[in-house]
Amino acid sequence: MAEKDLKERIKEVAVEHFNRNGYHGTTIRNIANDVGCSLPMIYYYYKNKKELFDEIIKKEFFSIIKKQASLLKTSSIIDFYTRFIHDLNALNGYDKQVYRLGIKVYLSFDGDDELMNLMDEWEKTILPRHYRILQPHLKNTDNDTAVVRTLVHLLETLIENIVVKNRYLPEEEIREEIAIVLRGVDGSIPDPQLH
Amino acid sequence: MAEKDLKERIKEVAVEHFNRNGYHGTTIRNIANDVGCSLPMIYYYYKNKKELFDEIIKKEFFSIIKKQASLLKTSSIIDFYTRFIHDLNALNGYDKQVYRLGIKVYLSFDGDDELMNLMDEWEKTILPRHYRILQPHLKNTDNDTAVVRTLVHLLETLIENIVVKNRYLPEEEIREEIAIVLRGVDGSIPDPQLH
DNA sequence: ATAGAATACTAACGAACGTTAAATATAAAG
DNA sequence: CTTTATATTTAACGTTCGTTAGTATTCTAT
Repeated sequence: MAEKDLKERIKEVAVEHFNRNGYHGTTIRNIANDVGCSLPMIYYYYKNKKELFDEIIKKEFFSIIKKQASLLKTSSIIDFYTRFIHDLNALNGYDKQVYRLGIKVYLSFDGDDELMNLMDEWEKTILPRHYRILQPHLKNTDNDTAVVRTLVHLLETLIENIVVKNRYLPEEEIREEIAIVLRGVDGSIPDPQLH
Repeated sequence: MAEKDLKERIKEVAVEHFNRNGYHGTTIRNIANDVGCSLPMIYYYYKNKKELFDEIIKKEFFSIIKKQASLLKTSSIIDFYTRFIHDLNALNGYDKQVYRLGIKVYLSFDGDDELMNLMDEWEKTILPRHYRILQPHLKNTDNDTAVVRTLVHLLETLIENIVVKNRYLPEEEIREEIAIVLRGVDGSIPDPQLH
């Protein structure tokens, strides 16, 4: 056995390669090279290339977004969402790359139909979940659903900036944008820093 | 010469393949097969695989987004942005796929460093351009730049939904979301279709 | 009609791919 | 000190890749 767990190290290097070169651009030989082991060792731990890719998405990616979804709620709803996004900045390199790879599959830029369907099912749960979070604060006007939809859309871009483009987003900028969308929503301090 | 222009047909098929399988997953043989020509014909018109990919991004993609950026302005600023996004729905299949491929490169999911740098430069022009468009309507409050930034972020997600995920976004939904972000901005007819 | 250019194809090259068989080293158990 | 199971390697397999040399066909203009 090597210094650390070889199976884990393979997966870590694989994530980098799948991210940088895509599924087809990634070769088992390159992974083995970067890990520092021989080529067949990868087949010793994983049945084939696809199983290695699938394990990253099915196990690692979904465990990250579930962990993120079960975060503590803070006082104000804007604080909650600001933190929800800002915490992504602090994700370690491996988790961030897994997240990035998941988004790649989510946008059907990689992976296969099976993984895409998994993503579609997960996507259907997004809007209802945030609607449930926001419902106590909504004012029952006729554009409530539009506000939730806009917020989710904004969150998507913010996540992409941090995770995909690997940028650091300052907490203040995140808060500003969320506050703009949630302006007028209860608990967000009505018309926040304007008056 | 074939029925249509063979060089163009190759490019059209190539866009589909690059989109579906990524750069490395796309093979010259598969393209030639789908075009219905022999393999070396692709090398007759394009120096190699990379030049084919580059031409799609450098010529086709940027011509699409420049055409889109030079669209007519309509009366209200919300109408303008609503139309800006909604028109993407009507993009023909080829243009939409080129756009999609461009976003893939923009998110550094495909392409190489050279194309990425091209995208970075283009990205730097986005915020100033929209700030210039919105400036006459902004109220000079201290969160003007945040509003512009939020709008651009929202636009990105909307574009992705239409172009990448290939969904149809109804004009009404687009307008609602843009109006939420631009609420309070001059020329947006304050609290638009709500009262 | 025919020469020359443009367009197209057949066949093959070397390299790299995913994957596996077989052999070897290492560690644990008796 | 064997025996056995686990961990790791060398070497090779068949396939497919990007690319090109060489040759045939079709078009164009004289």
